[in-house]
Amino acid sequence: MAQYSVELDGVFVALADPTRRDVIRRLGRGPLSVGDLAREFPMTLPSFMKHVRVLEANGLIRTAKSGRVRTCELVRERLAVVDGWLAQQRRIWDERTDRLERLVTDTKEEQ
Amino acid sequence: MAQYSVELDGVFVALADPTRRDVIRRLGRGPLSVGDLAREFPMTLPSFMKHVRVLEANGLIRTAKSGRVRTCELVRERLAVVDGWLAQQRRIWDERTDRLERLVTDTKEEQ
DNA sequence: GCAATACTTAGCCTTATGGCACAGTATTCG
DNA sequence: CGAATACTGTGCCATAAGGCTAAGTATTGC
Repeated sequence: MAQYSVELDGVFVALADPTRRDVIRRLGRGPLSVGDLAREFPMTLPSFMKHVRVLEANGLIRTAKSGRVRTCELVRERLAVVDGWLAQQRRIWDERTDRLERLVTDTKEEQ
Repeated sequence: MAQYSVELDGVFVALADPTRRDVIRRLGRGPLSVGDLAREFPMTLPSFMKHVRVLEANGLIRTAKSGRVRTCELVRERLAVVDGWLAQQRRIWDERTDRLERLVTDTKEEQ
């Protein structure tokens, strides 16, 4: 059954929203406060905060509050989860290709 | 504003569901009929078909009906969309690292 | 200290998602 | 041809997602 992974699922769900992907992109250039980030999106602060929380809950960003300002920072390593999934998928493909090649070889030998 | 991409969005949304990721995994080993695929998941056929349609609508699989059987096949290249996004993200990080290094160098020279 | 700033909390609303049952259609098998 | 098979279509339902307003709290600047 579905080799379910909460980690994998959380990360993909977080990345499935364009606002959240964009936050990740912006944070790629360096940390920013919630306010500075929010200013660039066409939605209210409370709505935006939900996205921030989703990103943090799934380990894609880290935030810290200093005074009244909360600063967001990217957790780069976290995207490795996606890399890992892609790599696994490609391993499966390669195995299949190997099997197919063996089949072709064996079939040729039989002729 | 949010450099929105329907392609990117569709692919990530499709990958955000564990059932659909699992379908991709299974199809990695080779094409399968809807029935054969569905049998492995704890849900009814109509429910399962929705996932198949989402995957097809977003270009991750291709399906074809022959007789009464619909066969599903993976579109491997489609995952390149994810690779592309990851690569872009890393380009941004690298640029930042470069800027930081320049900053450090310049600061040292000033001393 | 009082106003402005920067979030936070709470509650509401609409739409999308993922699942279901049930009925229908098209093929295939005996 | 009639039954079994393999989807397909419809409509319903519950929950989750993403947005809003309004009000609250904690800091900071004048």
